[in-house]
Amino acid sequence: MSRYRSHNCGELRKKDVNKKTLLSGWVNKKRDHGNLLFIDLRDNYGITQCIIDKENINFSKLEKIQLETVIKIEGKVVNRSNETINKDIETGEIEVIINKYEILGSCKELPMPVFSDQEYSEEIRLKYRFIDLRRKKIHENIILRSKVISFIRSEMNKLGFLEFQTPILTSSSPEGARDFLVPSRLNPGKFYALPQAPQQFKQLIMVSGFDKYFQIAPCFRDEDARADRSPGEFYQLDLEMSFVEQEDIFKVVEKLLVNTFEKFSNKKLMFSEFPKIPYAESLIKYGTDKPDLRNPLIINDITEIFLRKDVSFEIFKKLVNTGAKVRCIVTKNTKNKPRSFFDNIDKWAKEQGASGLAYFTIEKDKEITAKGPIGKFFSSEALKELMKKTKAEIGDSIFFACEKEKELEKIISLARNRIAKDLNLINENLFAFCWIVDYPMFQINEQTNKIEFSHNPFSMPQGELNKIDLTKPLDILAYQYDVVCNGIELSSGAIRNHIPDLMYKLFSVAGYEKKNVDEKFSGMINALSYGAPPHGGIAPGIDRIVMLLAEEKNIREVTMFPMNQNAQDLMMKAPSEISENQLKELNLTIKKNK
RNA sequence: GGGGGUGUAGCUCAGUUGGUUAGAGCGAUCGCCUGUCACGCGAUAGGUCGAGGGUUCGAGUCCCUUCACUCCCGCCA
Repeated sequence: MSRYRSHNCGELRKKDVNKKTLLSGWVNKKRDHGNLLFIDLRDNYGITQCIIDKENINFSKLEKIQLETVIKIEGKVVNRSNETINKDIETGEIEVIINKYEILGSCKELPMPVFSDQEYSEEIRLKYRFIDLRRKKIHENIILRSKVISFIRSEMNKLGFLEFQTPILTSSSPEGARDFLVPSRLNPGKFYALPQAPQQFKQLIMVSGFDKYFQIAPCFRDEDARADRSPGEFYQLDLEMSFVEQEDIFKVVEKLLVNTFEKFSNKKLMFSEFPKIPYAESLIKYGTDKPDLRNPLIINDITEIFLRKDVSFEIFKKLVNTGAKVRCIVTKNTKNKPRSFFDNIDKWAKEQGASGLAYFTIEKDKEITAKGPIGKFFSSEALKELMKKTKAEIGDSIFFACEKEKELEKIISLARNRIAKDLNLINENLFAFCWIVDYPMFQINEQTNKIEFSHNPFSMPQGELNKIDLTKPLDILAYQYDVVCNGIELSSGAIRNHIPDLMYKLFSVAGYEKKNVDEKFSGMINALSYGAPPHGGIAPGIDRIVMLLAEEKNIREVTMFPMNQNAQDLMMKAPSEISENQLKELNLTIKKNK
C-alpha cells in the first residue's frame, strides 16, 4: 500500500464502509463543534468529510490546524445517517472517522481563501497562482484544457496527421507581429527570434513530403494583450496538408471542431455545416470579419437614400457628399420601447467616439411616417424605399450611423452587439461557427498609401494563375480564410502559394524586388524551387477553443500560469534583470535612461 | 502610445453634501458548543484609506501629479 493513501478523496463510497483507509490531501474546511470536529479533506479527485471527537488524543491539535495544510489521515470509513448525507459531494454518503493524522505540508496564513466563491483581484491571484489553481472552477478549467488537447491529438492521429516539433529558436521574420528576440552567445550581435507561428516550417514539412502535419504549437508574439489574447505566448493547433484545396481543409477542421465542441459542451451548434461568408459581405452585414452569428441583427448600407431629394437630413447628406456612407440596423417591433432605450444607445455611441446614432421608428397613420428626432426629414416615399431595402416593417425602428467607411464599420458593428444585448437577442446556449472566405490579397496602407499584403504573403491568389491581373491588385482575392465562433476569431489559414514565379510577381506588387524576396525569405523560396506540392493549412487557437468550452470571458481563466497585461509573471518575477556577467557573455550593454 | 474603470484591514467590500475615535463579512488569535457540510455563539488583534503634493479650521471624500491592476482603441491573425 502507498505510504500516503489507500484511496483518493473522491473515491470512497457506501461499499467501502468499515474499511480502514489512508487519505492525504488539503484541509479544505473545518467545522468545529467543540467536542466534535469535521474536516473536509480535498485533493484533485474530490472531497471527503473526516470526523474526530474529543475522545481522540489528536483532537485538540487538529482543532487548531490551518486551512490548506496538507495532512495524511488514517481512519475508518463509516455510513452517514440519512439526515446527514450530503448530496453535493460524491463521497457524501460516507465519512471517515480519524484515528491518526500527520502533517505533510504546513500552511501559513493564506493571502486568499481557496474555499470561496468570491472573486479576487488578478494581482493576488497571479502572484499566488499555485493557490488560485486549487480553486474549483479554475482547477476544472485546466483539467478541461488537458482533456481537450488530448482529444484533439487523438482525433488528428485518427485522421492520419503526423505530429512534429519545430524549432523554438529561429530567425526573425520581417512581416507580421513584433518578435521576441533571444541574443546569441556564439554569434555576438546576432539574435534568434521565437516563432510567431511555425508558418514557414510547416510549409517546409510539406515540401519534405510528409503530407499531413499537426502540432500543438507554442506561438510567441510581442504585442499588447486583450481579454482573449495572452501577452507573449499562446497555443495553436497548427496543421498543414498537401495536395488539397480550400474545401479539403474546411472538411477536416469542421469535423474536428464539431466533434470537440459536441464532446466538451452541452451547448448546441447553431450550424452543423458552417456557413461561408465572403469577407466583403461580412464587413457590410456585420461590420466586422468576426461576426457573432447568434446575433440576428443585420446591417444595411443605405447611403443611396441620402442622395434623394425628398430626404432633407442635411448633416448626413453633407457627409455623404464628402464620401461618408450611411449604414443602419433595423430592430423588429420596437415602437413601444421607451425613449430612454433609444437615447441610451445614442449616448453610448457618442462615448465610443462616434458622432452618435440617429434613429426613428416607422409608423403608419394615413401615411407612413417616421417618429423620432430625425423622422421629419424623410418623406413617405423615401421611407417606403428604405423599408424595401432593409426589409423593415411598420413598428420597427432603424438606427443610423454616418461615417467614413472604416469608422462606420467599427461603430455600427459595436452598435449591433450593443443593441442585441439591450434587446436580449443573443442565445447564450449556442455556438455559431462560420467561415469567412475570399480575403483580399492586398490592401492599401492608409498612412503610407502603399499597397501591402493584407494577410499572409504566402497565400495563393484566386483565379487562373496565368490570368491574374496584377494591375488591379486590390481586386485580387486570396484562398485565405478564418473560422469564427460567437464573434471570436478562432483561427485563420490559407492555401499557400507554392509557385516561386508567382510569388515574385505578387511581392513586386507590394514593392519588393526579387532580390529583397530572396534575401528575406530565402529558406521558403529556395525550398519551393525544388518540387513543392500544392498545400494549405490552418491553425485554430487552443486557448480560445478552451475558453469557449469553459464559458470564460478571459483567456487567463484557461491558462495555467498566465502573465498579466504588462507581460509580467508576478509569481516567477519575469521578466527580470540579468547579471553583468550574463550581459557580457552575450555581448550586450543596457542603455541606461538618464 | 491613447481612453475608461478600480485601488479603504490578510481577502471581499461599505463609507452620505468635506465634520468627532474609518466600519461589515470572511480569515487570524482566544473562549463556549457532539451532527455540521457557507455550522453556530462571544471576545480580541489587525488600517501610511496605493504614493506624493495642494485647497481647507478640518480630506478616505475636492483638485493636481504619479504608481499598480484591469477593460478598450492603436497593435496583433
